[in-house]
Amino acid sequence: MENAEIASFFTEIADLLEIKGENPFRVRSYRNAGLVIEGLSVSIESIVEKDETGLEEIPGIGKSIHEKIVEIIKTKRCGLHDELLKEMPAGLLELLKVSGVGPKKAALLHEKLGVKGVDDLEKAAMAHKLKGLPGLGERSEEKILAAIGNYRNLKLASARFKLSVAYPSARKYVEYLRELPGISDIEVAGSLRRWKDTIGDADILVTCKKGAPVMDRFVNYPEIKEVASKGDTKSTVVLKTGLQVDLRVLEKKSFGAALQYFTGSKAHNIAIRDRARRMGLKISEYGVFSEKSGKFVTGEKEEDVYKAVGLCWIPPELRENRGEIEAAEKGEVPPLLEPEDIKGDLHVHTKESDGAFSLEEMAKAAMDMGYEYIALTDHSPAVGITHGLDEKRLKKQMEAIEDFNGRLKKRGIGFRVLKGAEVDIRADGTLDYSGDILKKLDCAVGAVHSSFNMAKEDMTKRILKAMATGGINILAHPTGRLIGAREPYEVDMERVMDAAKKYGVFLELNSYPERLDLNDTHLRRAKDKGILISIATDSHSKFHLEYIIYGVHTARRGWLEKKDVLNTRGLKELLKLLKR
DNA sequence: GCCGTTTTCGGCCCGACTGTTTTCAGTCG
Repeated sequence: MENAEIASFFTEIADLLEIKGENPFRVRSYRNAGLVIEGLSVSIESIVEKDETGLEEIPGIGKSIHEKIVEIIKTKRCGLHDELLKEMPAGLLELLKVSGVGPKKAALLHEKLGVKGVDDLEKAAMAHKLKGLPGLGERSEEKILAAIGNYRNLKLASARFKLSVAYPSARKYVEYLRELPGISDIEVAGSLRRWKDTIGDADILVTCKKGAPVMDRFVNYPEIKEVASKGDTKSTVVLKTGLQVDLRVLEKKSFGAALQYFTGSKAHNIAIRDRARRMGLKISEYGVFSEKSGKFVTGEKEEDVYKAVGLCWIPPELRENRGEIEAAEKGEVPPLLEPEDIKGDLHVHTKESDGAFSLEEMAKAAMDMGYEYIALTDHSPAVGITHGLDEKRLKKQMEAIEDFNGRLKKRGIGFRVLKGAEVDIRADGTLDYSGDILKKLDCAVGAVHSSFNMAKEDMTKRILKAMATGGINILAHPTGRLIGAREPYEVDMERVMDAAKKYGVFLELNSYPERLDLNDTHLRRAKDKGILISIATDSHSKFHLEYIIYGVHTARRGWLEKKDVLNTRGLKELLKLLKR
């Protein structure tokens, strides 16, 4: 059972207990357990199999949640979860996703009006049954109806935004705001600054002498669909794309504290504030304060905030409360991979298969990126829709590459195009090219493109078999997920990683924003196992080479350093590593 | 329910905005 699945039991228990009006701290324990489990780089199931007492070493998991984890893995159910659902309808959980409806209102609506879900709520609001209930009036009915509309739209659009949508969108907003005179600092915070693979909303922070003109400009941005709230220091809008954007206006002396706070994650902040409290300090978005005297200690720079609680600065990508605080305490935050460490791209397509540009055009674009090499990895024939190359056409492409490299050499250019292919891993685990031709390639990338719905054991065997042939250097997009469109296929990633190690196959971090595959927790696991990662773009256009930035930051989320990445190597060392 | 540089009991992160209030609860991040 996947960690995410186990985690969702606890998140739902937290929601249900909250609706029930239980002790908020008990609620928090369950919610926190959900967060912790979801963020773990090791499979919870594998811990339980090995030695379940290992669970109690995970912070936030005590005796009671330990027992429930074991129960969930063994029985696929949880007694407490079942009992709570007997007391109230499951639709109330969905109600909480409607903006403006929290646990208290959900309970009230259920108790007074018998509301069992979002559809019921919509009917009740349209029939004006809400006004008259304590704390609810006419405005509330309008707001709730609007929120239900937004909720349904977002559900259709799969709720969270891809990095590649939110990132440019936020950058554009920042540029628009920056045009206003008087703005000194402006930064994007939140999950965007942490480079999460999906983004819930965007947070922008500014320092400015006068807040009012910034807020006015903010709510008059042409791309806005709706202004959700507007205050002196905080406003929220929803863009036409559905992306919610928050703006905070701050004093200079608070900027670092606010940046720290609004960057999150929530779990990281709770841990940091808890630490501060134990040291007699209080941290808010306005600064670090002495708990006793209430006196301002520091807050202008983010570094100062961390320093005040005895920590070195922590890169945003690590702030998930997955051990980064302990590392910072010991001064052992790893020197993370930097964009300029990348020396080349080992997975790109040309128009020979389903790309848009030629060998020359892709090579030129890679040189412009400052790379030393690029591997052309067009599809093999099995992926019919992509116009995959048969062995004859592949040989022809190899000759063209050699010819191109020869011309570069004559001109004294050190750049090199590698002969590669993205060879399909068939359903039976065999490869879509013969061993003979694979041997002649500099870089063979293996990938699954069909029969995604195999049973976990079969899929695992399929991939292990492909790796064992010795025909491939790199396993591309190892889980096959398409963010918001397709779930990862079922595969035992522990065994895939162990096999990668055994057969000397590298794993890919596919930087295509819809993929980001492997993800952050898998990457960290691979690093722990000593497997080198190839960060590649899977470019189908020369413009896609820029997507490497998403891969680099995802790698940083997985704690990867320069030494953990295959394509930080220079050409000579790379070729040695690619020998099969 | 979890946890321990004040603690095995008694705490648990903190503040803005909204709509309904006539001083605040609920929601959100």
